[in-house]
Amino acid sequence: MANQKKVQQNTILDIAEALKLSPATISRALNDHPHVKEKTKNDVLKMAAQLGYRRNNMASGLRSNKTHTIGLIVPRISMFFHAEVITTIQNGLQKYGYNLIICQSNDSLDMEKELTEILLSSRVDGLIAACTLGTTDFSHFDKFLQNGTPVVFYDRVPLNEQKATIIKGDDFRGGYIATSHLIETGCKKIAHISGPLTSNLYQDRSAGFVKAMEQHKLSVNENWVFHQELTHANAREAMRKMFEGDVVPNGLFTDNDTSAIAALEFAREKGIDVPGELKIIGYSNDPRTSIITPAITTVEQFPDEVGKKIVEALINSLKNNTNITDERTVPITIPVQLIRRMTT
Amino acid sequence: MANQKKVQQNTILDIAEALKLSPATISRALNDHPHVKEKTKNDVLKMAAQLGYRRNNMASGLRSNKTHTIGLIVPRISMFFHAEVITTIQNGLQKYGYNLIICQSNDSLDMEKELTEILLSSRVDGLIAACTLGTTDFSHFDKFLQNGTPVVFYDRVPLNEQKATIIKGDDFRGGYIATSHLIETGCKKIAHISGPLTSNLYQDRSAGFVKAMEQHKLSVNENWVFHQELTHANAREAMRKMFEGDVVPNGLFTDNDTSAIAALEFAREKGIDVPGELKIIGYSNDPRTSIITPAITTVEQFPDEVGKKIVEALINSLKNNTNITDERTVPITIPVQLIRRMTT
DNA sequence: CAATTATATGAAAACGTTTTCATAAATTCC
DNA sequence: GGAATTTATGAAAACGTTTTCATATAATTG
Repeated sequence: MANQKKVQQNTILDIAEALKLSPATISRALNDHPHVKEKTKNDVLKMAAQLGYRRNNMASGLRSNKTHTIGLIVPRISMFFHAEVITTIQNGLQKYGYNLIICQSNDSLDMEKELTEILLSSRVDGLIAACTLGTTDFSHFDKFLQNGTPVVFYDRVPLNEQKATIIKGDDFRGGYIATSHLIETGCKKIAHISGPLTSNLYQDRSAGFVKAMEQHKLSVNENWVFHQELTHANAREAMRKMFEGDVVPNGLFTDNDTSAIAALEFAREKGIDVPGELKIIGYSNDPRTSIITPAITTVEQFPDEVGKKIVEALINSLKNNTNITDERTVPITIPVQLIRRMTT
Repeated sequence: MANQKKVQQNTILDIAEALKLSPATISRALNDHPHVKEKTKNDVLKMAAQLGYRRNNMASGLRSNKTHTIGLIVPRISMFFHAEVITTIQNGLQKYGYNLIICQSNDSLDMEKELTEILLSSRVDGLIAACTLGTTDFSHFDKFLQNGTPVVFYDRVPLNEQKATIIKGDDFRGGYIATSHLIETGCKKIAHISGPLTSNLYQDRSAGFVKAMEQHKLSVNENWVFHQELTHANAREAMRKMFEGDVVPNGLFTDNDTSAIAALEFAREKGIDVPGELKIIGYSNDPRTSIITPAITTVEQFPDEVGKKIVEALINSLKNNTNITDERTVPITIPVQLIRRMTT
């Protein structure tokens, strides 16, 4: 038979007993309360270490109404951009003593809703969310704001409304500089593989695309504009459609790097010379873009900066409790940058 | 001035009052306790929904000593293998009603130790850990086992000891098949860029390498064996050293894909023909290996399988509480598979 | 129909902290 | 040197559940 004796965790009462003090004093000492003698604090800290005491966060959280935990909802952690952002967020929050519960919506709205419920039950002190592409109604986040829990949206954010903090890349500019770059390198017949217009991301990038085209007096060929889930397969299919026609594009802007890679592979197979016959530019500066041959020109989003801003904004809201105000918050925009490589 | 009125969360008492029932009954109804009338359950559920009730996990956890939360410690979530494993774990655990707190050690032992403290304070119901490369002493995990919290190690695992569940790839076989493959495709002068021998991973892969060499009566050139952190820069440096000599290797086995990519890029720059003059095989089947030209032969570790086994083992331990036994647990080994591409 | 058992509910304690309120001891002030 | 203030501590309530124990009602049994 196994020895099932479980070691009980020591509590504040054990320390109190050992030192002949009251639990109240122990609690204060551990929290560095000013009304505790230095000597007492030292005694308590020493005894706590000796007994291997560790605070029970549940008891503490229940009483003080603070969990020191932040919830994070993200479509998928394996997406390069998100992985980077998360890493920055986590390292940042840790410095302030906050834990992070990372949840993946798998880009499903239902899952996203369920996750808000779970995080609400966990009584997180704050929430960070990059929404699903299909999230147009953001009301499932209202509950957080209603009870004073700060919310920070990033990447895929609510379009107008909301009292939450909004941090986004400069997608309009991203679309604009990408398209302008294609034009400046000589393309006149430009295609755009974009994501669903339900998301602000692709609305903005598309607007940037159109703006650049207009500015250079180029017309947009609607048969060369795609709004679809940005998968490898979808991008291939789009390429197939475009290149079975008589007139084919000589420039392509894709709203993510996976699509750019798929397009490049398609071109390679069909013997279309890149960048000679077709120039390609992607979005996100995924590590794969610099490794593929030819390396793909893309738009850098600075996930690190995004992560830092998120932490900064959140810590601020947590401290000042300034989240709930009547003023509409102005979105914080992170600049983007063109990374020129071999496909343009 | 902002309207600071915060909406209070409704509690079980609010439901009780609304239905003229006792809190005890409400609790039982919500937890689907058998001794509650169907009608009562329905009433309670309906009222709970109407009041927007959500359980306070802290109160619940404090009383019942269950957090429904699992801790996960991982070197870095942005590593492809880990990102995949985590995704599988998270989706798996969610089905059983468990949350996941994901923590990154950044491959720092101190951080890893700190994280165990944090997760201990959070009173997680279970722990999953992929350790740091430098973790040779695993005693900071003892505290979990001592109080009956199941622990599952994967990838980088303790070598002998421990009452925890251990899930690992078949690294010996991985090293063996990779090396054998190089030999079978004609290499006789084979180099090995490996990780620090403090980790079981690289011990095993190295042993597999040596075994294959011995079996084919090939001698290992110690100048071509590296044990170092598996970074891009280190791999380049190793390549430089090897290829400044008169005799150069014609086969290279690297213990991760980043090193294989670095080696391939080095070869490209120096005009070394791959696979003609040098054959390369990596490890992990990182997406980049299939995208680079020539695509790199590598060893698939099936992160999905690993994730599934982890969930399975953990849920089992949680249910049966069979974690603490006197028998030493036998490590669960996940098979590996050679993915042949263009570099061999 | 009384006795037993099953079913459904309530009262109250418990979980381990934090925090309010009260109070004792030490210090400062006039 | 007594009053006022500051400093340090303790008692007890509170946080929102779950769970034990007790009990009332309904169903079943002989």
